[in-house]
Amino acid sequence: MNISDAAQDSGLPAKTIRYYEEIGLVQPGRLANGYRDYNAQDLHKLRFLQRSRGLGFSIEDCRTLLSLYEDHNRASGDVRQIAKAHLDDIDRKIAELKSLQTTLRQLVHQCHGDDRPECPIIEDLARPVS
Amino acid sequence: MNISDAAQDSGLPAKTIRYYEEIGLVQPGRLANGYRDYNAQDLHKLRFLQRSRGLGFSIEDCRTLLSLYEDHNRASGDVRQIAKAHLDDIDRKIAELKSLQTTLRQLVHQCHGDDRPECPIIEDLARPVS
DNA sequence: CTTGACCTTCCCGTTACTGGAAACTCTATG
DNA sequence: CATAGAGTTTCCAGTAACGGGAAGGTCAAG
Repeated sequence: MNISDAAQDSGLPAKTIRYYEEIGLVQPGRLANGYRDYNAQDLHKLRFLQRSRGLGFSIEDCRTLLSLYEDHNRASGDVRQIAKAHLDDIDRKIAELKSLQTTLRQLVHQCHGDDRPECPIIEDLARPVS
Repeated sequence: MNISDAAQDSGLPAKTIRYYEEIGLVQPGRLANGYRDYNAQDLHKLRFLQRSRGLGFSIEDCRTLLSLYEDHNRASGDVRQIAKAHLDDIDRKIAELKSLQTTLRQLVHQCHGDDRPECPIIEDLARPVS
């Protein structure tokens, strides 16, 4: 199966699939003409990567998850640990963003947003460092 | 005032301050020896940038905000529009992260996380593309 | 045989810095 | 006055995860 079909099947752009090969995630065979040739296992991996990346795992996490996926003697604890760390990371990011959201909402709310120069937003940004 | 004092005053690393100069955000004068020399206006701008970046505005947004900050004939509507767009962006990011959070929480919850290979997380990642 | 749709590699650009090297300047101390 | 250490300068490379685009080879249809 060539790269555009693999892209179709996995939901990943061909560019991304080539990149994954470059960094050693999925290395398909080659046909005589030099074209990449994806077999069933390659396609499984690509789908796995599409899903893992879609859940926000880093490429390095994906690399580890992929090796655990292929290791039938894996310990589920290893998988869980990675997922838990990622979840904690997401929790932290949400908390940060919510904090920004609260501040920005207030500022946007306070600003008239008209033709006049008076602006609570600018005033906040320009406030002395606390 | 030299760069390390400006860093101290603004809360920005000296490296970052040099970078801001390189991209044309804050361009201080120079002393005879070539050292950067920050005046009061430069310091105001650096503090403004530290605060804007802290609220998650992009560098390009910061550039625009900085010019509005210095434009005493600005329309507060212009400022508000930038802040509102950024807020909308944050809202979207929070929604995305919350969705991931929900999925990951379930998966982490379902996984025993022991020495056995059975793992709902891996199974989910390996599921056929819907 | 040509055209158009593939495929290949290669290199640059993205965001907002951070780390580090080599070299210069300043200040304090002996 | 010499020197050591701290601070400064510029420049270059690397980060994460691709995306865009160029130059050129390949394949199938008409």
